Amino acid sequence: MGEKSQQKKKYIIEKARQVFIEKGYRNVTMKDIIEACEISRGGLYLYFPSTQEIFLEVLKQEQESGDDVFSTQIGEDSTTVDILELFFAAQKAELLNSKENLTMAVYEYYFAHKPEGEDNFLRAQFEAAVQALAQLIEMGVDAGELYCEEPQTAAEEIMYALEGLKAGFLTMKVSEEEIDKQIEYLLQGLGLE
Amino acid sequence: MGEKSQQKKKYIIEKARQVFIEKGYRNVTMKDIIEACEISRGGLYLYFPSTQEIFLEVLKQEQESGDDVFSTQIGEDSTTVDILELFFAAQKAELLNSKENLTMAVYEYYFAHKPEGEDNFLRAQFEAAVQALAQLIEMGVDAGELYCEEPQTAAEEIMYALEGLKAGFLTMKVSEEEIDKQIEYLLQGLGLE
Amino acid sequence: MGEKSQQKKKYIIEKARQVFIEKGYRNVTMKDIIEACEISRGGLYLYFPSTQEIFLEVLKQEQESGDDVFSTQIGEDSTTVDILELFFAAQKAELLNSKENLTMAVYEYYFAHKPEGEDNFLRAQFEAAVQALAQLIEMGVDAGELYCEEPQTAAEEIMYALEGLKAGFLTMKVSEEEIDKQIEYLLQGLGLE
Amino acid sequence: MGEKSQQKKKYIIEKARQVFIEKGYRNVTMKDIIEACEISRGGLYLYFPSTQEIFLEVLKQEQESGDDVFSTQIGEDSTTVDILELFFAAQKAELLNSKENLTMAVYEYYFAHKPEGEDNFLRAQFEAAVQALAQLIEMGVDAGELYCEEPQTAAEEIMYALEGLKAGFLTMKVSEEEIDKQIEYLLQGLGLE
DNA sequence: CATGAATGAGAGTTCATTCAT
DNA sequence: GATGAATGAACTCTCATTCAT
Repeated sequence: MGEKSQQKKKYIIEKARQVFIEKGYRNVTMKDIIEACEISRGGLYLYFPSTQEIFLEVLKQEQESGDDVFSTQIGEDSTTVDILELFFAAQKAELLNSKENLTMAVYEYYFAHKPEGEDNFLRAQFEAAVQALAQLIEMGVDAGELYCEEPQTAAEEIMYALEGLKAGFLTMKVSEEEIDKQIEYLLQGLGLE
Repeated sequence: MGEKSQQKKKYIIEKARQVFIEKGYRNVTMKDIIEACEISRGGLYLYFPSTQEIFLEVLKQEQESGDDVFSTQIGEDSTTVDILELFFAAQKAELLNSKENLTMAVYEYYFAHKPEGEDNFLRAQFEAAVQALAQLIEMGVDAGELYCEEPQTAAEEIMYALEGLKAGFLTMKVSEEEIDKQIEYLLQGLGLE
Repeated sequence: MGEKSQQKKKYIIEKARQVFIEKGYRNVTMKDIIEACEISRGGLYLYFPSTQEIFLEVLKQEQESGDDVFSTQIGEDSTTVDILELFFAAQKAELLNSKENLTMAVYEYYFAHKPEGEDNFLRAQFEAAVQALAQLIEMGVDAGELYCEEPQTAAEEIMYALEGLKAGFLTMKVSEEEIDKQIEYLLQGLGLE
Repeated sequence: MGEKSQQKKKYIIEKARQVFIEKGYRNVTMKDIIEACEISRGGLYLYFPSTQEIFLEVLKQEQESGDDVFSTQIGEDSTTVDILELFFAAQKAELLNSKENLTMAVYEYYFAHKPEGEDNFLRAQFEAAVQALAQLIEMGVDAGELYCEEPQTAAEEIMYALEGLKAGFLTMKVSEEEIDKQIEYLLQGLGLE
């Protein structure tokens, strides 16, 4: 596959991503993607054999271009707590924005195709977040800014709670206030605020 | 609609329930239910106009026959902590069993039909569990068996974490060990082992 | 078939008539009639095997209870022209009312089941009207009130024009003004006004 | 849609036309047209979404290819009366042929979808005929070949009578003799024969 | 007589997938 | 490579008609 081919593939993935955000996973047909790409029927099949393949590529690309929360916004003299608060703010933003991102589609995908263990997008995302959070907590503990006996497990627990909030937000209209309250509580659990 | 009709309706709901458990929500067609019930096409339409209606009835019936964790198994001299452990055991059981119950179908349902606020099955279930748990915690605090400053919020946080575990179990193969570890940690958070 | 049976049949025919007026012929299902009659499915089949049979009975009853324009409203000292005007007024009224009577259903019926010659409802209606009109014209000519060389053919021609107006009213929104103009013109053709 | 696509569309319309002539409007299913065209189910839907759309296209094409009675057959030295007779002959031919043309289907169409005023096929046809006839009559009057005080209204009346004959022919088996007699009479009304 | 549950044929519609050009 | 017409399987839904009760 040539250079040009690669570019077209990227183009399709980008357009398809929008479609998956709008319509979830199961709802999306090849036709939807064809129309979004303004490409021919056969043309799409030249690159991808099914919506599933496309979706997997979307996820892969998503993972590669993963926006690292901690790369840019952290100033020289930030305390661990500052960063922690940034982290939670980012989580909250993603959560509230979950109707305009791939969250629902990803869930739908893993419902439709039972998770296969290896290269599970959700798991990778989740574990990355857990690691980042655990590290942060440890740093905070070391700096005496917060209290936690088992940073790893605490980080996991927090992330599960956030995952639960996300699911709740999508399926039972959990309000922003509720989310704020819960995040507040999670922070308190770390000995903050 | 006569007595017999009601029975048939119940029969269909029961059979359909199995189908929804096996295939989720979106995947289920009228034909699937027809075959599960061994009735004719028109026969099913006599009772229900769509899979959505059937699913809602399944949920309604589910809610009515809601197995109350606390009614039967609690002995006379149980301590709050005993009951609490029963509660968590029940939650864990449901969680591990979520591939053989309606969990996934319910998620799919609320993805497909955005939650409408009123009579949201998931929310009702969730809130009932939160109330029960909050009450338990209060009792435990009063009895000096455990420690918690904000029982209500704590209960919510625990339920969100469990919801997150459930979602994780379905979508990223969270292991039973992981679940045990998390439940352990949640109990510790209440001052228990 | 007993007395009671006859009554029920009449009841069904009466209710079905309303349905045919509302929905035409082709559009009407057994279910529509069942609902209009508040009768059971099997109950209807006990009396009629198809919508066609019912419709034919409706027409038969229609013919029997044919409201004779000339029976009631004609005073002792009416001139032929008076009666003629009554006749045309009645025709116009029926025409304008053709959305609330069986006209369309009858057309639809004869489109669906090619006219079978004998006991053709439309033909019978039409010929009755022609005879009445021809007679009227003759009387008018004898009385010197109007002029016409071939009363029979003239009557036919007038009735065809009225039939054309009716069809036009139903299919191409011929306006009331247009109808008035045409009736006026037909009267003039007889040497009136 | 390319050139070839247009041709296929025309092909479908042509085949569908035959079907509508044979079976009327309401009776025709997508399957009928599919079979007539010897294409696949999906194939037809590629071009038309419903029988209604197809029928409208049939009508449109009918209108465009409208055989103009007066363009070809009129000799140099024809009198108005000659042309008028041609006109009536054409009307009679169409009338007698109405079982092999779209007449019945068109009626059925406008019964099913109440006439919407704009681009009403029947009305357009009717008015074109009225205009042509009115013009002819005027010319005949000017040439002293026939007598008529209100050519426009007369033309309308004649066309309504012909419409009535057409409806009668379709629904109550009006015979050819009867039609001849009526046309004769209409001509007499213009001072001819 | 009367009921209404049950049946299955058939109409409408959408989609993934193929294939000649 | 690229196109888009064509296919047919699969779904939804409605009705006339039958039949046990």
